[in-house]
Amino acid sequence: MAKNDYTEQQRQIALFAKALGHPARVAILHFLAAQESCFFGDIHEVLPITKATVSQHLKELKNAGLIQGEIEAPKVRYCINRPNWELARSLFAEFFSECKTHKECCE
Amino acid sequence: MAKNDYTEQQRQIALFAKALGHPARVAILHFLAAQESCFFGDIHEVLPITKATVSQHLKELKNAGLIQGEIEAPKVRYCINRPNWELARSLFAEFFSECKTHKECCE
DNA sequence: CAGATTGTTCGTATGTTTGCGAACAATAAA
DNA sequence: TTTATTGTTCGCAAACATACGAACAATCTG
Repeated sequence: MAKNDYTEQQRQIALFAKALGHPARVAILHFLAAQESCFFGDIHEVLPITKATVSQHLKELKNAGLIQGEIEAPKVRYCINRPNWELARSLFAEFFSECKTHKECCE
Repeated sequence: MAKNDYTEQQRQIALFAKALGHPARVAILHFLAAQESCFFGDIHEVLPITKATVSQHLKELKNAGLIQGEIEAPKVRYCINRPNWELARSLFAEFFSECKTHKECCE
């Protein structure tokens, strides 16, 4: 057991991944990425959960930096946070890119 | 609030993402992907947690289908599950590929 | 101002995750 | 057979996640 901690990159990947770790949040991001932007109500409409829970999931995605929202009274407009979306994409792409594991290993 | 459930793809992404949602598991996968294969002890050595916890994380990664292990007495050899690794890579790549959100949105 | 609309926050209940030490199992070596 | 090595499993505690209804806040409309 080493004393080494995790790298910043590993932490960041884990953070993004955690945000993606629930189907509702995957669905929200998928829905948002398909549009220029949309309101809370539109998101709520396509999900099988109550508005309180939707709001909570949106909060988590916001905390993870993957989305952002702004009040457009009396509604709230949400959209993808592009810079972090790009960051996440590249981190995951890089993470999955290299795999030296033998094809014959562990059969 | 719709009655629609989540799609299989959304569930699968969430499953993989959940497995990646902890820095220790990210570190394990990163370590494994960099080698042809390795033993439990080698993994344990680079992590700041006890063997019991390492074993638990490996179990989760195995359940998610991202790794596999085989006994090579008295050790246990672990390695990446290539087919699912590829699946995860393509799912994440596809997921992050499209984002129609305006750059000017929500500023 | 009163009421409707739109989301967020609060309180609560239930279940899951993370982590540890201790006990256990299986094999290898003396 | 005894002892050492290597991991897994068990039992527990603390923390976190998920979901809901109810209460709340902020804005618009009549």
